[in-house]
Amino acid sequence: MGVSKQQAVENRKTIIAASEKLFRAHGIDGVGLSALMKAAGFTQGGFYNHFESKEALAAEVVATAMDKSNRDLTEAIATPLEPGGNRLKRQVDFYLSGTHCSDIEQGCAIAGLTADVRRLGHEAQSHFASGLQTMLETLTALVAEQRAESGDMDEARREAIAFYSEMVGALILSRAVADANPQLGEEILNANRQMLLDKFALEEGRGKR
Amino acid sequence: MGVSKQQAVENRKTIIAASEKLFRAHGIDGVGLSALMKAAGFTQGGFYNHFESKEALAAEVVATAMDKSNRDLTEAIATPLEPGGNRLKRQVDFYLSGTHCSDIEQGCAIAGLTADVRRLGHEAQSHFASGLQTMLETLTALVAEQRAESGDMDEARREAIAFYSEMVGALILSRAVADANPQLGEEILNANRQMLLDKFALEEGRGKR
DNA sequence: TGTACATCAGTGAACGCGCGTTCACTGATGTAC
DNA sequence: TGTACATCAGTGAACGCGCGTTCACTGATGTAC
Repeated sequence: MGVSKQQAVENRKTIIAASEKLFRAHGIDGVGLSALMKAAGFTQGGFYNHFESKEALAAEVVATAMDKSNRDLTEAIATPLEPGGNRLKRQVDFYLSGTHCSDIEQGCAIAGLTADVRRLGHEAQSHFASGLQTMLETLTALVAEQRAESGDMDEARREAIAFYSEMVGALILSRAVADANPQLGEEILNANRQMLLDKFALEEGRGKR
Repeated sequence: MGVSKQQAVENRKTIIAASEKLFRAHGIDGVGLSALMKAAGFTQGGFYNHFESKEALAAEVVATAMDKSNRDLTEAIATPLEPGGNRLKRQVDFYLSGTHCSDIEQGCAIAGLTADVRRLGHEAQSHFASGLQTMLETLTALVAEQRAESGDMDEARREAIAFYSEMVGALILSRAVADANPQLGEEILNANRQMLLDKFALEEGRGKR
């Protein structure tokens, strides 16, 4: 006790980071403040020095997670391609990988939080919505780059929305089924991967059609 | 008190039906037994005459909801088309409608429950997985019918999986954003609808491409 | 068919428990002079 | 620069509350004879 202002700001970030993982794994109703604070390395009582309520924390967690997701995507896009590579393909391969599917705590914040966001307060919902907008804008640019020949941006945006919806749906369905029927879980990832790569004319080595 | 066996079976169904609606709307952790029983028209204490635990109820709710979803789909497919209609288009138009999006309590059980299923017990997960399998089989047949010329069933299944993933993802994203940014919510539904109809060569009146 | 008894769905109160939140207290950090 | 005091992040115990679950009780239904 007795902690510098700088340290307090750090601690606050630690609480948010720990909460994000636990919220994703167990849902927001599925984990109590005492567990959140303990995971961050503190005792329960200190919570209200940092946040007004659990709901306020949830809103901040959503905001932080969306920002990070968007930063990660931008960074991934900026990372140089290996020879013969393609940014869109790289993104699909990552997103629909078994690794990403099983790593709920770390992976895509949007897929990890979407279903819960509906039940959160207005602030959390609005952070989510604007984070999703940003993500769709980035993806629209990526799709437009791929579809270089036809310069229709409205069409690129529609394609980006469909692209992202499919990936999120695939990830969520695959995760829902991963324990009870892992084979089906993998099939969902693979089928979507192949369909998306086909759609954007990014044949896999053993591709078809 | 004092109730015929037949009536007891009815009452049990009533509890399951009421629970499904509340679970979808508020999540399974978001609603207590007292609220569930009250919604079904009973008092809290009677719960354990019908179910071993809340988790057991959840498993039954999932099973019932999946069965109903599958019956609804089969029935929808069997319903005669209006002249010039198309089964796949009719399904897309329904699934990605604003009505379906806002009606979480009644609409597609899979989209309404997927995210929560991950956190339920093994029994619920396995009911979900086998329900999803059935749905994918039905959809595969529907896609194969549409793709009459090319008889590749593996490809039809992959298309069905991608088709369904996209619809579920679109619905979930749209719902997550519906309150904070209704315009974005509608855009997500519309973009996916148009992309799917294009993909299956089911031009809308004002279609493009 | 009528009577006596067992069953068991439903009631409503109670259980311990963990939840979100509040509080009095501590003591290093930060500030005023 | 040194001293006196205010601040406030962190502690740990406590609060009321609603949760999932248990229980004793009721009385119409169902069964045995």
